[in-house]
Amino acid sequence: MFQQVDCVRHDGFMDKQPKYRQVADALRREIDSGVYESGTRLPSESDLSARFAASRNTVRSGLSLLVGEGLISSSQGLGYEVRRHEVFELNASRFEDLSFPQSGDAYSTDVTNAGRRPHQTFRVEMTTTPEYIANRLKVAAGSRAVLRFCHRFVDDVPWSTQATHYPEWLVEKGPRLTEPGDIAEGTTRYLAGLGIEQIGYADEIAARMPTPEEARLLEMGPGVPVLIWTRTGYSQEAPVRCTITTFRGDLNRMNYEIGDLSARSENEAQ
Amino acid sequence: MFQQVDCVRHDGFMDKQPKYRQVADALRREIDSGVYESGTRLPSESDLSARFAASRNTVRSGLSLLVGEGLISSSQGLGYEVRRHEVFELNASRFEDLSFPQSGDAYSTDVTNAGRRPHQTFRVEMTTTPEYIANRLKVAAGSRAVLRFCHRFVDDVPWSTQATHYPEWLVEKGPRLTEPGDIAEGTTRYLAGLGIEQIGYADEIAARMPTPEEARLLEMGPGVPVLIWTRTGYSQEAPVRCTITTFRGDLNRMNYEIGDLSARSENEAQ
DNA sequence: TAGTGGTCTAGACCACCTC
DNA sequence: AGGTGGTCTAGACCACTAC
Repeated sequence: MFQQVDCVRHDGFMDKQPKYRQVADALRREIDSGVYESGTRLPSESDLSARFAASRNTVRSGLSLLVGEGLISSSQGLGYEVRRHEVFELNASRFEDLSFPQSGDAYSTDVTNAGRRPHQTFRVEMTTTPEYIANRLKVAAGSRAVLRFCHRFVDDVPWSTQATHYPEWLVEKGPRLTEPGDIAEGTTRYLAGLGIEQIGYADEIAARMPTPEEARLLEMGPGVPVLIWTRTGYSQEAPVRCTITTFRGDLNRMNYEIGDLSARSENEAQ
Repeated sequence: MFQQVDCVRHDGFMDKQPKYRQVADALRREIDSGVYESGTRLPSESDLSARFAASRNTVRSGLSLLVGEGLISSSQGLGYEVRRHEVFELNASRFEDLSFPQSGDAYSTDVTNAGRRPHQTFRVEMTTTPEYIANRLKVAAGSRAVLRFCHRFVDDVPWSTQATHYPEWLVEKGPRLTEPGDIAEGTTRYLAGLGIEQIGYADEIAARMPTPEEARLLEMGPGVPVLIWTRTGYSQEAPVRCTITTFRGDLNRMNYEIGDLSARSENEAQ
């Protein structure tokens, strides 16, 4: 049953929490302790309103806190549901390994190996380079570039978007970069066949809340951040591409392996 | 001036946006286009209420959307302010380079080099290993471990928390791991001196909304995610430590360098 | 003291889902 | 039809900041 629990500050004074926080704290505790399990429904707003002796609006404030924490989600007509957490791991340090042959691209391979069904849509554009990209490709901001855009799904759930920019000078050497639609052997492999091999990557990883556009493309509700992964690929002479991948933060984790990990595989841990 | 702008869906139908979304969209557009710059104040709720012909509560709903996106923040008695964005970059692929001598630890060095003032508090505990850590250290869940916890600040702004677990068998070889307070030469260097050298790392990076406890420690307002960086360090024989670092997502970016990046430094880009 | 955001209420109506 | 959440209002009082 609900208890009116105030917080004791470290200086010993009682700190009265507002009612909507008490509601959120109580429900969060119950979710954490398994009273409401993943995927199950919470009581309705009016039930909670009665239980906490608060107006419906106050209960809604509390619930919206939990939504903002990514703990629960709501749908009209259905109610509030405890979010499930299922993550897909992506090994970024061997993502573009060309040493073993693969039919499709690295993404499809990874997803299929995990027993999931990949799906993607492609778009190719000629654009002018925004400053963020231009700095990384070492070209003038506003110069022309090819943008290959990819929207990826796993089991029909939107998973990530990927935008790769190639500088104009590279497109002259590899004209197929402007082809709409997928390049069967993968663009990295195609470029390698032309003598342009990527021998180094600079990766940058950041997290933030999605823009409305990102939330729309990835069908993300509130309380879920995005992981932004920027990879700049270098040949011996110059940067040759810059890829910005936007992941749903609740569904993805990135892994890097550095150095000698021979001690890892001896005894397979979960 | 405010215009009533509804959205045109791709199927051609008009989609009436609720009023609080119109408020959020209008303000977001104005922030993006520079009408309100970083660090400046927005008009008050009652001003906006008049401008949009909406009740104060409706305006608040719109503003709370923008707060949830991390675009603005509010403080009682002051008003709403457009968030500043200033990121600290952390190079994770050379974070623990032991090849050049350093007086303090890698963190202090990095921060000082950036012209900022580092500060940290330490705590050492004997704990039982939670499952997540135990899997990575290849020890039984619930077995004993040393936890070295570190709370880090930059210019007195809470920056990150770091919790490193060492398995019990390692502590017997390196008893100073249980010393409260910092180990001057760094724990990695101390262990290397005992013949336990970390020759490989497995890194995992995830993003999510902070728990209330994390939000408290890092003084994060709503709309800011955390970056969770889990690094497991391996010696030739076995995993020797597991470090979980929790960063404020709005202040940090992680970088990895992979392979040959000699083409990068030729012409320094910003 | 005046102005700001923070909390809370009671009630209205709408949109969506299930039966 | 009945229950769920989504939107919106009008007004009250409180807590904090500035002057």
